[in-house]
Amino acid sequence: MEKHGLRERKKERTREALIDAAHVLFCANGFEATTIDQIAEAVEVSSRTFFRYFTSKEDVALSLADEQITAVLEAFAAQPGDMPVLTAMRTAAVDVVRVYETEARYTSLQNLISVSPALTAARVERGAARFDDVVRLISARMGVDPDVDPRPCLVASVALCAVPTAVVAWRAAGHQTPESELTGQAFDLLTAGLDYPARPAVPGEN
Amino acid sequence: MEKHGLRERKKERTREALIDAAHVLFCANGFEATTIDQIAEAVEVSSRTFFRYFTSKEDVALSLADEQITAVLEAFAAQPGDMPVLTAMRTAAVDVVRVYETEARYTSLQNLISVSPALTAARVERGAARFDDVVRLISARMGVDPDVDPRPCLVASVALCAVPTAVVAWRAAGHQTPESELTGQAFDLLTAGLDYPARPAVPGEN
DNA sequence: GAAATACTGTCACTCACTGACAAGTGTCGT
DNA sequence: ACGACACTTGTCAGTGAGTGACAGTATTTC
Repeated sequence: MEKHGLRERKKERTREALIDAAHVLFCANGFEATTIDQIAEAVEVSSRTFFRYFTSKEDVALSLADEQITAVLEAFAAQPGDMPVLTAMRTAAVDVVRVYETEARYTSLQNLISVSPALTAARVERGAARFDDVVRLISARMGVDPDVDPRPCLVASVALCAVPTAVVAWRAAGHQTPESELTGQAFDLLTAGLDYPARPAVPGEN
Repeated sequence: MEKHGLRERKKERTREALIDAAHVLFCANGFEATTIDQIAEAVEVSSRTFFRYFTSKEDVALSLADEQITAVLEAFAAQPGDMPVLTAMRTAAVDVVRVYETEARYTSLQNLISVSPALTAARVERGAARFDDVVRLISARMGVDPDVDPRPCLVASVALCAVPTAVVAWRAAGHQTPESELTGQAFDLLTAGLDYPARPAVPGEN
């Protein structure tokens, strides 16, 4: 993967340093309150250089989340070919999250995302950028043409958008359950269908 | 609802004028290429005043979408009490969209959103802002406590996030079907569960 | 009609982000 | 070892979004 030599190593180092510094500052002062200048200063580069490594403030915050999506997609593609789509996606997502959630960096990033609307939106946007890839993978597994069959699209939107949103909401509601378990639970509920009955007609109980 | 008199009327007029002018400019030049100054100039107010009516450029673009969400939630609450959640949500969403999609303003806004990542993200963000309300409505209908039962949260994330995303994707893929129909289709598929089987083992066909 | 209240414009400012150019540093052939 | 070349970086200048403060003008209320 790497080209060769010193130059590449230096670049990789400043890139990592920027991610680190940004992460520390975000955690200390919050995402919106941190400026690009502060991040650049902490690494002793110009703010112009920051933008040569990352396209935006969101970009540096979400670089980890990007890796994660890539990992999930790889794991999904690696599932046995006869496994139903959502089950395969569930397995892939849960396996990957189980690994990531052991990293402190990852969990604090999740907190950051859940308290910053700007980051939440950016995360969804990045998911959307992968939308076409995901649809391709899913329709390949289902053996259908995504231009005709709308189901791959729906599954993709649920996996990229609804599940993360629900997981964040559960955590915000105070659930201490590990994220991998919440993710699994979300997929399980989706598998079974969502049309839950209304309040039972028998009153007086609770 | 209204207070009284001239001042209120004037405010309402400039607000509408800003929305109109913004919409025209967005359609003509695109969302990102349009500046606040241009919008303000078209209405002959200062750009400072623009920000007294709208908190951001996205805000003015999505004011219609906001109304729509409100309308869907009202319709949802008005569904018969014994109707299952997703069915009720489906009915509410389809009914409301059916009304909105007759307005030219609305359909062109949908186009705007689907071609601008910034607007797409902002739309999701606005949906997320209503998340708690939606969860409350859903758990009330189900007669469960959202702090204990995760299902209302999941249903909310699907309705606010997955369905719109899927609908936009289908339209982008070239489907000319009216949006109300696509919305209905999305809910139908969700009702039945999403764990579609993998490609059938019988090869040589297709 | 005058005082309290609300709306608006101007000004000055911060911050995210970009293009252009010049200077510094790494790489490679000889 | 040395120079041609490619790549990276800092500086500078500029745009556009968004905000706080203050002063002037219009509306309401009494």
